Amino acid sequence: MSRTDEVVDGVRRMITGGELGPGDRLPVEKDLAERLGVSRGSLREGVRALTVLGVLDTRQGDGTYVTSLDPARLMSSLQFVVDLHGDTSARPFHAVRRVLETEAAGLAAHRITPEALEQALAVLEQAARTLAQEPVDHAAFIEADTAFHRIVADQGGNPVITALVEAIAGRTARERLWRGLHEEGAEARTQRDHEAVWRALAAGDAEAARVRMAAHLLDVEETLPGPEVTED
Amino acid sequence: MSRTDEVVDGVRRMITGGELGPGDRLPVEKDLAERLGVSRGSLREGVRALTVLGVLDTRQGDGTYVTSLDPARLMSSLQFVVDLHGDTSARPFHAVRRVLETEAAGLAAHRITPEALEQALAVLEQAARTLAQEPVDHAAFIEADTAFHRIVADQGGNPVITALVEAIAGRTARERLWRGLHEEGAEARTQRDHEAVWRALAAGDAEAARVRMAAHLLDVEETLPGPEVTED
DNA sequence: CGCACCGATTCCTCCGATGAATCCGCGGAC
DNA sequence: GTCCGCGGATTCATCGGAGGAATCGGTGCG
Repeated sequence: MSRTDEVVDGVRRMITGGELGPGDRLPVEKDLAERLGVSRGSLREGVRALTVLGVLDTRQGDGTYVTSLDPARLMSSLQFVVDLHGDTSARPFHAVRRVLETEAAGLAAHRITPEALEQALAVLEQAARTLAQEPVDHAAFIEADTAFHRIVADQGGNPVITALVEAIAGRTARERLWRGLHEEGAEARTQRDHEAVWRALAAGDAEAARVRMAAHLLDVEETLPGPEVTED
Repeated sequence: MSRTDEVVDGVRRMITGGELGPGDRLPVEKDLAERLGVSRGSLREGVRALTVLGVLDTRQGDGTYVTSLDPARLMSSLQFVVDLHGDTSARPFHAVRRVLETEAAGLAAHRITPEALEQALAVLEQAARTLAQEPVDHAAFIEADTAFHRIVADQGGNPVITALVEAIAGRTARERLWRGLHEEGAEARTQRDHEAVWRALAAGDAEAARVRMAAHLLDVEETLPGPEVTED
């Protein structure tokens, strides 16, 4: 076990043991290094690793703090590794996205707030205006697409689902998706799919929301490269 | 942007740009540090961060290499942050596990190999023998429970699902789960649920496999603390 | 041909020093 | 009394160098 691993494990124990909680401040580098029996260099490597993982947050001139440990923050590192994958593994990732967003849509049907519903409608109207213009501002449509899905995922009420979807269907993955999607009418169909999801959410129909979201994401999935995942 | 972040971003570019691929060896610390314009200390912090993320692998006396970049390896860091969460957020995590494993069970019904089917049966028989003994070896049953779920998740054929389930329902989470599950007959019911899943898989009935797995994991979920997630 | 040895290579760890950012108390202006 | 600016103290950020540990590959012996 390397010195750095000992640092990571030591901090983990301090957190799980209750000595450190979200927002708490760690001892200064010199003291913590001495306590863990490592040099400052090794300590910094371990702290930096935990920073990348979203567990710690260092501020120059201030100190090192434990983050909120929210799923959203802890999953943010996942986005980095997901973006590292090439187009070849886009399909299994998107399948996960589909399953999670479908569940979120079903959950959202029962608990979406009027504000979120109105906000989602505004996004859809904005997207419709974008499509009505010529030439179509593809970047703006992607932005609206992302915003709509984010609202639905978030209204599912499960922060882990929200964070995972954000990581898997983040900016890079989303751009890669639309880049290979130049078939005629794809954006118009996406718009219709979104509107169908919205109506299901507005009606509080969880089953319809699930089906609409699943169908929409399956449509998208079929445009991805890789072997077809035969369902039934 | 800190020097370390520049290192992480630099290596990321080298990978996404095709200069580095899985298994490739990185330049030695001195050269890479000079190329990226940072000191060896900062370089090491960045490399270490990428190591814990499962992107790089350093071997003393040998060199630093890019890993296979398999989803399984890249998601392994997720297990660390999941284990960091207390019992309070176990429910949203388990809901994700339920959704993913349900999907995996449905997929597995159509593509599970005879060998995996037989192996799963052996696990179930072993678990049955464990339950027949008195006193019951709880650790052994947990082991069999983990093995069964792992086989099903793996046979779903989606490596991302497999890796995510492994991270979310890993060793620590699993132990935490069973620790709070002392109600009478819980293990016997789990065994019956598993057998029902197995029969669905053996029959190639995807819908039955989905329902059985979902019901089983919902049963487990209801024993968790936290607000109930009302479904419909 | 097989095996032990040994030097070269590479990462690992430590140490000390300087720079940069932040915080906090102090004093002055109004 | 309140607000503002300033300077010292604190803390993290970065750098450079040195020695140790592990691995690899060539060499020579049996």
